[in-house]
Amino acid sequence: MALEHAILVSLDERSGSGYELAQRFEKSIGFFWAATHQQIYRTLKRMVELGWVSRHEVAQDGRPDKKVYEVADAGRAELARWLASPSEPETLRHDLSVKIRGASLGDAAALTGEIARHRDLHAERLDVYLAIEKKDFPDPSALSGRRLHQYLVLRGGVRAERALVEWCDEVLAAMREDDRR
Amino acid sequence: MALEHAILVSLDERSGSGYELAQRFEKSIGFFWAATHQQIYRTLKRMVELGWVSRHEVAQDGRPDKKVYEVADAGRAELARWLASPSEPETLRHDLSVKIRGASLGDAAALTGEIARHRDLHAERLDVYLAIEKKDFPDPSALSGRRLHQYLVLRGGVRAERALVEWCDEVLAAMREDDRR
DNA sequence: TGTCACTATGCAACTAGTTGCACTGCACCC
DNA sequence: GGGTGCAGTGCAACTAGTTGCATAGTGACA
Repeated sequence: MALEHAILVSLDERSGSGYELAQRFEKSIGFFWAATHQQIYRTLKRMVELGWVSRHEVAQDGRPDKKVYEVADAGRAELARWLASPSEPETLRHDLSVKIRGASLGDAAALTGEIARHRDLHAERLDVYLAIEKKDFPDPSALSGRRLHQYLVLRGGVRAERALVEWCDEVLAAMREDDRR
Repeated sequence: MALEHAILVSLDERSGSGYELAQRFEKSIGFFWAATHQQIYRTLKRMVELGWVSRHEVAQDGRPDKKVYEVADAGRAELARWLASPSEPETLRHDLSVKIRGASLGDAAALTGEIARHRDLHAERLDVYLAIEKKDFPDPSALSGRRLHQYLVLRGGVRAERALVEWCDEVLAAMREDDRR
């Protein structure tokens, strides 16, 4: 239900086309809300029908024309309504944990390899986040408003990825130790 | 796709009825894989058709009869296959982060209240996990095999919830500070 | 002139999860 | 005998997300 709202937040930061939104969902806002371009186009269509966003065609030269979306008053109202409403924490579904819990029923070596792969993947993401933090937010104490909020969300990513890396390391160490015995 | 596999792991630990499984998905295995009883019954039906589990009726006295499910050979094979196959990290969708990023577009006080609520919720979960850790795994270094794997998954929960609590605290502090200015 | 790569938009079919409801069995208590 | 509450099983409709495909415009380069 929140894809609409994520799009509203992103469009409010800066109006853009479906294509541009899809790109943002590959990074920045995509770090905490996943969406494919198919989903985005479909949702934008619905949002126009609801009157949450307005659309106008923009001719470009050197590249195909595009349709730019902008948040409408009804969209801003909906966003305010949603922001004030309570939301439940995401229901968790963590593949890797299921696999670890079932580890004794399969190939242990393959699984530790898989855990190591996840570890590296999370470490990579962590590096990306830390690089953004360093580059875009060198002086956090000076931040306020919108910029502060962006920074705080990024901090959530940093903390989450760091926790995951550390957990993978703990799991790997314990499973290898168990293996040796 | 992994609900089948989570059920296989759980049934392998101990055979049980749909109802019993649904209860396990309220705790233990449910801490990292969410599922409702409707989903579980539907999936069990499919798994019987696939030959992954077998089912037999068990008469009870003092309570209604039940249908107990047990992992079949084909189920064990499927589990081994799945354990050896790579899996992508879950796509993230974090409501609260979207809300924080859009904070300037709504009622700031309501949002900080919401963040505080989430903070408490995560703190509560953390306490639950820590209590289980203390009670069921008093001596982690002595663990091995299945028990070790259960412990390691629990550790993931502890780390995740702790990271969330700390992040909420960071967000609350920063937003309140920003408010005062 | 062809093809590659990127910009740009979209439909359709499928899969997985959510929500609301419905029903039976049985113990316990008033 | 009637209500409450837990045990136990399930269907149906809906919503959200995934996957595979289709198509067009434009610049760069061989």
